[in-house]
Amino acid sequence: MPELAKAYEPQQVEDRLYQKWRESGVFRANPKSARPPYSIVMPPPNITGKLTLGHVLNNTIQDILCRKARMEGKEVLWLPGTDHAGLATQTAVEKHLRQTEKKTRHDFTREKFVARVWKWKEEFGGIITKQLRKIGASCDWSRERFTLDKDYERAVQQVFVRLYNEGLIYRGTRMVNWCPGSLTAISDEEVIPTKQKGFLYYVRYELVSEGRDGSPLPSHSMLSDSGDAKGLASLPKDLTVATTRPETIMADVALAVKPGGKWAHLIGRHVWRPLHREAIPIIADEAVEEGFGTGVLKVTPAHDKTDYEIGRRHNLPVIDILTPRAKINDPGDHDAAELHGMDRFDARKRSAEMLKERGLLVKEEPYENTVGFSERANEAIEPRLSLQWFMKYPNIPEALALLRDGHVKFHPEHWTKVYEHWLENIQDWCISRQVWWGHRIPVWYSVGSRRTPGGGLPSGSGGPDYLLSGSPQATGSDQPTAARRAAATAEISPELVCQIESPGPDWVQDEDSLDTWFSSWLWAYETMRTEDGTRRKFYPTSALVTGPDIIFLWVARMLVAGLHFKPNGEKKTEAETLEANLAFKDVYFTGLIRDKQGRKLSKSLGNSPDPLDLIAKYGADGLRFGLVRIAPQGADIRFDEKQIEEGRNFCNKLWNICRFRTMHGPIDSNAEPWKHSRSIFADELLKYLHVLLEGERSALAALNQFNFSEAASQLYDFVWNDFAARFVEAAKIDFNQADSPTRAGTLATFDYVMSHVLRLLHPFAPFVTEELWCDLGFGTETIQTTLWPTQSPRPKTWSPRALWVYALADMGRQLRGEYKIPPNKKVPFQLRIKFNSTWQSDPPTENELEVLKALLNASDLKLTDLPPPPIAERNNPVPGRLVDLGDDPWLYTDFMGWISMIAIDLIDPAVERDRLTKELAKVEKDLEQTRRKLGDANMLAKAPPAKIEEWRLLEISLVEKEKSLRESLKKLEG
RNA sequence: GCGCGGUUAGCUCAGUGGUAGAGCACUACACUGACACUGUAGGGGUCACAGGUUCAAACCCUGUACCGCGCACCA
Repeated sequence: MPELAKAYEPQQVEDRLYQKWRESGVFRANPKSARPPYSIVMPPPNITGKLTLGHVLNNTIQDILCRKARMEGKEVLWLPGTDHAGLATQTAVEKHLRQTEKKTRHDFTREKFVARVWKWKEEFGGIITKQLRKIGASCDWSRERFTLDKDYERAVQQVFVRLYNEGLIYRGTRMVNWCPGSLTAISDEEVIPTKQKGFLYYVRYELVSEGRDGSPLPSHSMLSDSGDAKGLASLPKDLTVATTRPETIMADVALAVKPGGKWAHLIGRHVWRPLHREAIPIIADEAVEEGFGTGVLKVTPAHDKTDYEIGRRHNLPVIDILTPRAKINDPGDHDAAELHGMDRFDARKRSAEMLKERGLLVKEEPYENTVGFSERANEAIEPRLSLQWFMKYPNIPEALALLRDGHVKFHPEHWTKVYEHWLENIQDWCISRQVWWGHRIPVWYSVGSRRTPGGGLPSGSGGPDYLLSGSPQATGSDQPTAARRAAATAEISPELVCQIESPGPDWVQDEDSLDTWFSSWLWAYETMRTEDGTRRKFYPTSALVTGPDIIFLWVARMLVAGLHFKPNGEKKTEAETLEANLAFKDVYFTGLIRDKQGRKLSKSLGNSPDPLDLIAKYGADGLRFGLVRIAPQGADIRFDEKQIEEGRNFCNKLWNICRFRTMHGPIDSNAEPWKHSRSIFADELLKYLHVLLEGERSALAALNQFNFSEAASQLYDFVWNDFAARFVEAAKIDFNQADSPTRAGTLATFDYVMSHVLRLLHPFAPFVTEELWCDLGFGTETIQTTLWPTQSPRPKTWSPRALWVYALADMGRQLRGEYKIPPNKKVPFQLRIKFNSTWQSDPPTENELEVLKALLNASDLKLTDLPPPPIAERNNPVPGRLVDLGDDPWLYTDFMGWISMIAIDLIDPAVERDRLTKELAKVEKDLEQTRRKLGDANMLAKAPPAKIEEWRLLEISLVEKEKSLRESLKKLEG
């Protein structure tokens, strides 16, 4: 047997073992296998990504599931891959090009740029998958996929065509979330609501004096306004509107008030728009809430979603005054012309100033509201009217039923509500992106009818030149307002066909690409090939492990995709079809990892430790185990490096237990402790192993219920306390005595339990367990092909005597502590056997006494005469109870009768008195509390009898303890 | 505004009706033959707050506060 190093050194082990595993092919899934399938698709990290702690946690959990399944005899497919991450990657590559070549993507043609991204991908894109190997991820790398693989791309386009033909995908001009930074639309789910401090501006809109015919006077007559207002004195001269966005005033087309509200009498009249002065009507709309601001809402259909709806309801024009880059676009000769060309935020300040100058700003007050931000560019989103592609979600009722009927389970369960809420309020999905890197939309326009940039279309997808120009939109350049309105509301329906291949030379493909998630939502099955039977074998997948932040973006959509596209086809019955096409059966949501202060880990904060550094420092197993042990189910994790250190320490503990074992002869890999006579300590450990594996609250049950931290904690406690601290210490007696009758049993127990522990820990800490498994000689190849332990019998002869010994040792050590006797000083102990105990009739064995002696570090351990029967026995108010009670409760309540220090000369009487007094005070307090309870007639009448018995017995033992303490004190004084 | 989590020792978290638990950190002691990535012992908590139910509440109910996360058209 090889001599084990003094400490576990992960660096010596990890790469070698990972190499070994890959070469052995254990990670490879065989679709032809007869074993039951188990499959997980890895949430594909972005190719731009670097490994974060979040990835480590996520993939460790997947690895735990996969390794366990492998040991359970299943055919496991863990399918890895990466995501092309459209905009994110495009942004990253552009940044790279800017830094290295001082170029933007517009210095290239689209084709050239995309080629550069591919090149970049070859160079830097695989980093994260290499890093995953460092943590021991047991994926089938031979099946690694990429969301832009040729066949995957084709599948995505097929899906688009299919949905288009089903009428579920359509093109239209809608309000979308526009990112002025990256110049593309994004979906509702990608908008991050962010609290913003700003101002609420109260702006005065003057009422237009009505002419005789009820029509507003022309705007240039403003100077004579007040004169015409005579006779209308009862009416206000103006309406005040509260707004956070004064820069959009020029796009106002109406004011809205609540129907039947306090301003109802003004409905139908007009006001002067205070910037770019024009008369606009006052309308009534239910969307207005009188409680907010002044109860008057300015209606700006081009720049607000609600306003757009109001505008539609009232047939109002749309005036768009922002360029794609969110600069003011309102050229021409008018009173706010100076704002033209300004950035929206500068324009906000300036427009407020202009209003102030004109006496139209009533007040401004600080205000905090929520503004949507884009994830990638970190820019405030502009609601923008734009021609885009949308998808109507199919199978929503069925998707809702999946969770309700238990076909799919979320862990923790409470995420179900979030899922349901989203599905119940779902809106069409904006799937087109004005991004070059990604899946092209399989739609072709005949050359004559393609969307033309200058055509007056308020679209963001007009093509690169248009987007970049930053010049005012054609919609309004030099034209009068009426023309702007007409242009903005126009819909164009160009001649188009939806198919993958080009219909011919006169056709051009749609410029847009698809939302990255439109490819990800097929990940659960499109990654699996059909030709070799992979999909038939491994789809539906068994589990999905991901963060709750993408529950809509990804999880829900994959379920919908499974329902709609039925990748495994129709089966005989509807129920079977459903089962065969679920994307996954269990979803485990990991928590978010935060730093000590509770902040999210992020690059910009610099609070994100590099997992590779942690691996170098603590080993992959230490990192994995440390992280999993503290990751409570579904809750966020506060990361502290200390916890990883604990993981490392634990691995070292395990290592040293094995190292200790190797010092006492060869391992028996098929050890059967049942065949040998065993010490009570061996049986004690076997009992705990049994408990660890069976029952509702066992580690195994926890693991099966996705409660990884609980399972890890239980294993940790078992190894450290039950195995190392107790059993190993006790085993030393046997190991050091070649002729001990229980020696063989102890060795067998050691080997048997160790083989279980290594297997149980292997999913959590694969490297150290594999290394030990092979070094110790449990197996030659890999621990992953061994059997997963599911049970271990409870020893038939088990008795609590081992517990007593351990408890006695604890007590003796306490005495040492209390008397301030150094742990290395050997002192004589005296053990007194309690009257009526098992040990009286069945005295401790040689081995038991030796163990106790060792644990106490006693120079001598003597059994002494029995003390007189305890007081409780004489005045027992519940006759007969004491005997039923068994023995061990006495152990805990009255240890002074059991063990005492014999070397009186070591004891300082002052210390002793102090100790006894303190103890007495505590006992008296407990006694008082117990007696109060027992004196409560209500309690006696209503509490369950068993509980009352418990209190009574507690009282008896406390009385006895009190008496004994008093006697000791008296003796000390006398 | 609505919904979902959370609030227990300095820290990270267990604990779901019967006198508060673990690990870490801290303090003291010990480099004893597996392990100092160790061992032994110790100090440390009105279980966020207020009501209610109950013989009995950290636990069940109601409300409040604070933290986190979703959702929502509050300009």
